[in-house]
Amino acid sequence: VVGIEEVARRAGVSTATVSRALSGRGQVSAAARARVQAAADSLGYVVSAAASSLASGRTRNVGVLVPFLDRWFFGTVLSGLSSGLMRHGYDLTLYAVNADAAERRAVFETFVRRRRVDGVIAISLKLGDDETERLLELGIPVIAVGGPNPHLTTLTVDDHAIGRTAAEHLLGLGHRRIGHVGAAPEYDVEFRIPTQRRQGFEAALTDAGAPVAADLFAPSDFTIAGGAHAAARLLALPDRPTALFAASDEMAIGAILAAREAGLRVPEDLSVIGVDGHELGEFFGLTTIDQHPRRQGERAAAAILAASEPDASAEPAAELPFELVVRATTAPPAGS
Amino acid sequence: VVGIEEVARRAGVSTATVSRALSGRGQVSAAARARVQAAADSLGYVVSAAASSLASGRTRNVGVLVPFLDRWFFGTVLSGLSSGLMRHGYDLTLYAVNADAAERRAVFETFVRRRRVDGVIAISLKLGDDETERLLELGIPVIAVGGPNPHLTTLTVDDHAIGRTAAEHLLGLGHRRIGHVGAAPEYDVEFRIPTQRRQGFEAALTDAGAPVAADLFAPSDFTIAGGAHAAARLLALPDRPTALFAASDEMAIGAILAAREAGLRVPEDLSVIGVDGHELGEFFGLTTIDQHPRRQGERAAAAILAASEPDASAEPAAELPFELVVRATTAPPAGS
DNA sequence: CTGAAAGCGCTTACAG
DNA sequence: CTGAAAGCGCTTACAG
Repeated sequence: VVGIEEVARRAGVSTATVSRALSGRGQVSAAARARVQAAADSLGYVVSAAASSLASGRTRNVGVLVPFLDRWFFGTVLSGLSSGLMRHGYDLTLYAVNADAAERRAVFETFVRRRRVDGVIAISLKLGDDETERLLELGIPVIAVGGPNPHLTTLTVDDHAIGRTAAEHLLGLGHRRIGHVGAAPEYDVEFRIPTQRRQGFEAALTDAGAPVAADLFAPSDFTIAGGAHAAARLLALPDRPTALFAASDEMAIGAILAAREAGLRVPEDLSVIGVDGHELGEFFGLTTIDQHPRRQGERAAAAILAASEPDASAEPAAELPFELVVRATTAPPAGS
Repeated sequence: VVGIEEVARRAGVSTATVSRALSGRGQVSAAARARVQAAADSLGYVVSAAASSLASGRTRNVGVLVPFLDRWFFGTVLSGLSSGLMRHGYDLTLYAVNADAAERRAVFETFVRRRRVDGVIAISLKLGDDETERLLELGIPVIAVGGPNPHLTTLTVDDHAIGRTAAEHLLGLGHRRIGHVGAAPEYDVEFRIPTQRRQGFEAALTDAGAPVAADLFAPSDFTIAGGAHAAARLLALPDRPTALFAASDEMAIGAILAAREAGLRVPEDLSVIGVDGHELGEFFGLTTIDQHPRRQGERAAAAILAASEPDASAEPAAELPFELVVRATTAPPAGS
């Protein structure tokens, strides 16, 4: 492999000048810069990450913590993150923070502390105080995406407003008896997000004088199968709801399938609205609140880069956009 | 942050001994080892990745190349990979190789050449000869998962056998007119996999004297929506097939939905079999050929670690297991 | 089994 | 704008 020495020799300059020319830091004459670039290109020289990091203290790498790798939402955020980082020449080192306590500890006590990264992005993770503390001790920028975290810079959608928007859409269509498929408390460990969506949803119902009954809430995991089971329970109610708000699109799709299974037509007999902007939503004609997950990843990348560069200027806006997308699964209730 | 110097001082040994004790390389007395460990623990010392890499040439990091981050299959392989690597103290640096030619070039010409990783795993990527060459030049182990690659060590299922197994299952039930939802040529850029599945499938049909008609093949992308559209086309045929083999579970699920849409019962009017072992398969009662994607990731992790360690002994078996899982979407055809 | 010291391949004050 | 040289924080022959 070719080193900086060789590039310097070929370009007829010192290694210091090569370093400056290639990194863009410090003054280099246009002529020298051109010769260095040409030499580097022809030799296929790429700066060694380890040597550069050790000497400069910058790694050009960011650590990303995710709770799940096999769910569409996280994969989509991750792909936005990856492309946002790559565009700026940054690498992405991935840490799956799973339920296993020992492995989880290892991530915070060891993996993340190897000084391999210039910044950390935690996606939809509910961090313990000690974990937050470990991250902050790193002395590098830390950004949490999704879910409020009082101790960290946070990039998040207003989940309360999402819940409210969903409720208001259904109320506006004339629905009064509206069920909710949300997270079971056990599944809320990773997020506080579903709880907020539920609260926003219920606040809107209350404001409108619509019922917020315990039996209209069906807890579930965040999968299609879970959503289907939860929805089936609500649809079996003697006085079944005319509309359902699911806290994710996958659960909403499950609800649609459950409705079909129960012989109900969507939206004639049952309206369904979800949250996320899942790619499958279009196929099902699902009305949803799109939170643009890919863009969330891109925004997170931009935010961590801004925080990492010394010339960090504009504090990135902390609020992420969402958008009601009305398709074919919501309509006025049958009687109206 | 605490460095090796401080640990050495506290343990009353040289930094050389600290390094040896912590890394497990070289001889260290039990007593010294214990003192070093205690000192390191109490100080919360973690070896600097950059310094260690630069000095030793080992990074304890592996690079993973994936074509998609937002698809279940890749996310699942990735999670197996992540846990397999983490268990051995390795980091995982992720490179999304997307369709954009310039970005793709950058991955092979720059990102992967920073000497940040000890090995590379390429998942279901159809690599150009030049790309393969770039990877090989790195002088580190490279493993391809999925899809045969004559130039690389490959970990792969026998996709031809998968196609044959699917066909034989349907033939065994008495089906003769069997449709196939597979990859459109355009979508085969990333894989050669679907083509092999199709060939195995067709070979079995031919062996059994069943028809292999061009109009029984519906090309598609690998999504539920795509599978549904492709299946709908086959089901609209005047002489429609009694069974469908989809090259992925997501397409198979799409086919099930399309059948319902067309007023056909599964499996009474149409049998459907997929490939993957997708988590949604259980919900739909889908008969499938499970290729254990999570285990593929774990196997790939084990293989790259084995190849990286100098004491690499057992060459890992190159063939990945698959398994026919019969559930409720396949049955004998109506007439039989 | 242990330590002193060279060296890994860069970056960056410092002096010019 | 440029170069000589120190230094980043480890690891590993080498000598004992």
